[in-house]
Amino acid sequence: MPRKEIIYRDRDRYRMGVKKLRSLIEEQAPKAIKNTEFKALEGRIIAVDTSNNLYQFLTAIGTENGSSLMNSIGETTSHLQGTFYRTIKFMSNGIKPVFVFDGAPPTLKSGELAKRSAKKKEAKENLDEAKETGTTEDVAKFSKRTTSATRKQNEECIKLLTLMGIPVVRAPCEAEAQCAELVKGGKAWASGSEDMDSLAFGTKILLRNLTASDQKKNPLWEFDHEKLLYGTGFTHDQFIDLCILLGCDYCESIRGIGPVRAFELMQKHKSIEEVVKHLDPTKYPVPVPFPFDEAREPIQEPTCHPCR
DNA sequence: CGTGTCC
DNA sequence: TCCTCTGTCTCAAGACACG
DNA sequence: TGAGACCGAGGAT
Repeated sequence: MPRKEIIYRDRDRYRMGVKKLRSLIEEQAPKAIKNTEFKALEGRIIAVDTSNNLYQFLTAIGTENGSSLMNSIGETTSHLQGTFYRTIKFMSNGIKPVFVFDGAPPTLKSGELAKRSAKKKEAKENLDEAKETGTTEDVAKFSKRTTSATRKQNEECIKLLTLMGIPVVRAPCEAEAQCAELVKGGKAWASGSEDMDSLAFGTKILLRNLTASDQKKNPLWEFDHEKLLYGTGFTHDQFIDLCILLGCDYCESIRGIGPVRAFELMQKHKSIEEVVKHLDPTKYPVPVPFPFDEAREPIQEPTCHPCR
């Protein structure tokens, strides 16, 4: 029991803010969100963030028995199947996709990397155990957690898209940042991503659940950056500060400050500097170190190919 | 719409 | 007492055609 | 990996 506590303590401390952001926007700037549909996107150029897509294909397509679809010599083809049909779906709806592939991940803290490899290891152990003693469902479930797209599979998808005449962009770093840059540079109308960080990167429009097959279960949402700022009264830089307070990759957040307090504090004080000045350090001590200023830079000016 | 199939 | 935040668990993750 | 549900601990009122 105590062993488990140690293992789980402080895990997922970073990158928690994104999920809070969705409900925060819904509450504070409801006009920035609207339910839309595929048909409404006809003629639009959309920068599609492909990170996670291959993972979804690999884990969702043909996995009744825990393995993927394969060609005659045993190579996995699920990622190609998924990429192909999704692209067809865009095209037949008159949508012009630009697929943006992830480059190297941004520099993470060593602690973060250690956590990830620990997770991977844990998943592997679970899988091995399931193979020994578990049901086939267990094996399928745990094998999904150990699955990840290989370099080769990424390249295969890029080749497929190129042959289909679909533009592909290789982001030097994070795909969402590159998508936002394409939109800001006028090359695309919207970002298609599941990641709310896209708004912090300044995309004008963010589309979520672009992959939805079932409109009822997974409605397609459109987030409008300008309306978001108008509704909340924030400048873009203030919005970025809010995102940092909610939790980001580059800097720890303040314990006890969640969505509600972070929003109120930013409304009142307009910057993290001022927020910190007005916090009672005995009740809400800031993390040491608390490099929030350094955390702004990779959000305001992320590494990506410039479009302007 | 649920269900099975895609390799 | 109420509100807010944290921690933990759990689950599901595509697209199509056919009936 | 992300999102919803549920819980207990504290500060807020």
